[in-house]
Amino acid sequence: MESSNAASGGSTRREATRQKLYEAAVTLIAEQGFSATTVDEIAERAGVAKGTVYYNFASKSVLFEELLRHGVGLLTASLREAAEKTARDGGTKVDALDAMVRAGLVFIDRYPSFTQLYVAELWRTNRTWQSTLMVVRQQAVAVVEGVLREGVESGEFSEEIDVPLTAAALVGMVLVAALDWKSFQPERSLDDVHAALSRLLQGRVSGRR
Amino acid sequence: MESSNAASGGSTRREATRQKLYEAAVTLIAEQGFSATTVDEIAERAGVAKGTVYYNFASKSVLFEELLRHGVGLLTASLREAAEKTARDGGTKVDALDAMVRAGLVFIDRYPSFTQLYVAELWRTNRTWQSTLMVVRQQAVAVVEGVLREGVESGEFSEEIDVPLTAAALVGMVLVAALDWKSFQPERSLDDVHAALSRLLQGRVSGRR
DNA sequence: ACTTTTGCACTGACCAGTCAGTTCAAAAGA
DNA sequence: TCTTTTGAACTGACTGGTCAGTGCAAAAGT
Repeated sequence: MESSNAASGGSTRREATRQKLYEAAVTLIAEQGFSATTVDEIAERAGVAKGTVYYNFASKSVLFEELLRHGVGLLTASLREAAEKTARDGGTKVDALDAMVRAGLVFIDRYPSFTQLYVAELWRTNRTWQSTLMVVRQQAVAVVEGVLREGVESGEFSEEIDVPLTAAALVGMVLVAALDWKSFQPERSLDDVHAALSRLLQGRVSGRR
Repeated sequence: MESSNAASGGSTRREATRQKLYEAAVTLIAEQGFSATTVDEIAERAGVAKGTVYYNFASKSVLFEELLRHGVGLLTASLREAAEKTARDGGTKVDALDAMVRAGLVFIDRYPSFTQLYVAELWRTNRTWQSTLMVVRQQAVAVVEGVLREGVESGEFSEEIDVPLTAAALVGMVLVAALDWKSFQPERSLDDVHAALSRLLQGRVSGRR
């Protein structure tokens, strides 16, 4: 095949179809789960024929795996950029963490379905796409771990913090707060949610005022 | 007839069968998801015939819903007890939160599959058991919110904290950290994990030493 | 004592429907 | 011309749910 699909974008007809299929699949799978979502549904939602799905993807699972890679790629890039920008601007590591919290919220705000689907699948075992999921998870968490480690090295963070566990806890904090926000209080603003999480992140919960 | 159905617990044959079905279903659904898990599998794992499943539960969904209620009931009781004990012992609200974090970890340590399954389903929409899930979620989160609110009233916590959102974030912190622990570093001790989360909870991340 | 009845709990073969994946000739793009 | 999409028919495996029947222990009958 090797279609003339150049570097970045993806402007071929095929790429557009794949994008439509991603979008259809992501919402359906987020709502119903992978197994409960049929290929017929995905095709219908995307406005293409079933045969097209199989022309573009080897199987339902492969479509899903590529969707995962695609989505987490976006998130990771966004987190990395937030951290780097803070560094360039001479911010502290706490500032970097805070910027990443915001980047995470922005991502979830834009792609709530993807987030939902990702969380639902992440801790499952014995699934064919398990390895894909692991790789992709590590990419995202590594960005947070990196900032924490740098903070420890520079003395900004205590040497006693447990980097991987703290990173997981921070990710969880943002993830669950954001999903709750989207699910149960969708009218609230991103800034509002961000402010609440910042407070928690900086330990400004205890103590009056 | 009036079967000699004893008083409290569940010593009848039926209750024992239901328990076996819960246990079989919880691990299978945690691993594979609801739709990907067949009733035949559940029956086989529980060591009963398929018909028995339908003798005890109206449908696969009903089995799942009752399982959810059962599990979250255990969690809620445990959280409440942790908070109350701290209060009796004259601890602060931060102590109560910390005790609840531990209670959460103990629960997840004991029932990792249930936790997994719960997280995977919580933010889905358009599912038949959605309402059950909401009720059950509220029960658990309410305990955390209660402690936060009391802390605000007593002046221990800032009046500016966003109670529902902070509660969600705290739950997320524990949930994700614990699932990561169980999935990727199962050899670590509960105390170890608890210590790391305590540090984060009390804002002792920043600052050396 | 011992026979019969009752009905709960359970069984497992069976059925009707569903779904992933295939095939392919023809149409639409580019 | 060469690539991509269409759309409908088809297959074969699998699944939720059903149901007539079994086993058995306690209750009733004698």
